[in-house]
Amino acid sequence: MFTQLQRAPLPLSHLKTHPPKPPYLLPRHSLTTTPPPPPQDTATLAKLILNTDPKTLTQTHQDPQIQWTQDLVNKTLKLFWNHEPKALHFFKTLDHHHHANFTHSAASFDYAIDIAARMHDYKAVWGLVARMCSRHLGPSPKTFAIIAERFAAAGKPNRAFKLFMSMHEHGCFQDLNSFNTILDILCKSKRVEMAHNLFKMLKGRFKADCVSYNIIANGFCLIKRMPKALEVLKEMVEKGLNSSLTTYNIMLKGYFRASQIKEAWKFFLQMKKRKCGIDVVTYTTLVHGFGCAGEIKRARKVFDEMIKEGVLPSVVTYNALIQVLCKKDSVENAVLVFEEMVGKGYVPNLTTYNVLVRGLCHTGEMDRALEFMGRMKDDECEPNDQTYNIVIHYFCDAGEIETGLEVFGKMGSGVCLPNLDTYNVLISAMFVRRKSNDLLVAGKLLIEMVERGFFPRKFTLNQVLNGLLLTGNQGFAKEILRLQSRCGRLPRQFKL
DNA sequence: CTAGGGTTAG
Repeated sequence: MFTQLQRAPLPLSHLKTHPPKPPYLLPRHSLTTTPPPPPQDTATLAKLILNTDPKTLTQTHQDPQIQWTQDLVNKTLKLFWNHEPKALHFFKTLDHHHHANFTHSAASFDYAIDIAARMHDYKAVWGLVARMCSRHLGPSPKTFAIIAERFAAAGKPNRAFKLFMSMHEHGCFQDLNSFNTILDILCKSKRVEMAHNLFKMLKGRFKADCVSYNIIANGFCLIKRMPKALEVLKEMVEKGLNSSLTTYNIMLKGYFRASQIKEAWKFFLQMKKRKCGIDVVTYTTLVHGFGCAGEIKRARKVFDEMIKEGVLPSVVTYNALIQVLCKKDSVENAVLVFEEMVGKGYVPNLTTYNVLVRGLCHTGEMDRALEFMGRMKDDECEPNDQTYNIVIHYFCDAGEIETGLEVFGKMGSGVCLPNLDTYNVLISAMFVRRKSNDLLVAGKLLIEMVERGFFPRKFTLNQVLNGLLLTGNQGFAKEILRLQSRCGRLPRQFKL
């Protein structure tokens, strides 16, 4: 079952180097003869669109100051990831009123389709697919993967499957790749039995390869059914297909997930014995697996061993170690490892910072959390909504509501916008001090979130309402009541 | 986006 595998030595891609991009990777406008437009400030743009009435958004699009490029449109769509109605409206108006020199890219269409599918607005999804088709931009297999994934996530795996079976009607033929993709989508949404049945039914037609088998085995690992995973792999070998290092790494991770630590270690020793070319993924799995099981010493031992064996840790390996140190050891040690990785020339990424910031917040070291948050820009990774939510959450928990609000204020002006969680965390924090002014703030936040297309839970709404009535803010409460009638009607009232 | 390693707040 074990085969000899050779891995190329790790390139130095983890080191702090920013090589110049080849010309074909630069944004389109830099290749044209016209001078490049002034750099667009996405944050300013976001504010503009957020605060613009949908009816006058057209004027924003036609503003000669803004040079729309496909890159800028994608960035803006990304920024509005949590503001689905705004994002779609932005996409559509720009599409209707486009200048002769601008059309959406296939990637933007895929993005818009993803957003519409996330809202369960399937009418919009198919409208976009049709428009994409008429522009000869797709739909591509990727487009179908996106829609299928949203179906699966919405608890409609059958529709995901049917979509796959009808792809050819949209000019996109099924092949082994798309077959593997649909299997993976079903497995990742924990519909492993269904994926397995589909696999058994169609493996002959699509000539299932070792990737297909790996996907199904991984699916059984995800639901902690290791015997089933082994069974699938046994069949693969019987079919004459070779298992690869990926196969073994899948199984190794599966044992840890199923809390079978002893079996995981035994399996790893087997891998070593059979010389199947243990790599950085194998070691990262071990570090994370042992760490999560509370075996910090063994996690560190593995980490030291990999370096001795000539396998360089990656940023992901460091992230795994830092995370488990935060959870099961001490934040102090996690910070030491962080400084060590930086000293070696690694560039921490968003996950590194989020893990560490969370760890620091958790032990109440808010100042240091903020300090690390400030360091993020130096490594070209801006804090994202998760980073902000963590910090805001812990400030509020610690009773430092003002600081929480202050951090929230920074969020709106940056390249990351508050999401539903942000509002929920802040609004619930407005009730702990029993100050009447806090309730006014809660009311304001509630109105703002609804204006931005988020839907407060009934509980939140009633909580704010009652609070305002009890503190004698009848007028404000009335305003909220008007909102309530709008919210009650239907979840996405900004339908386009 | 054809498969394996890191984030989601107790």
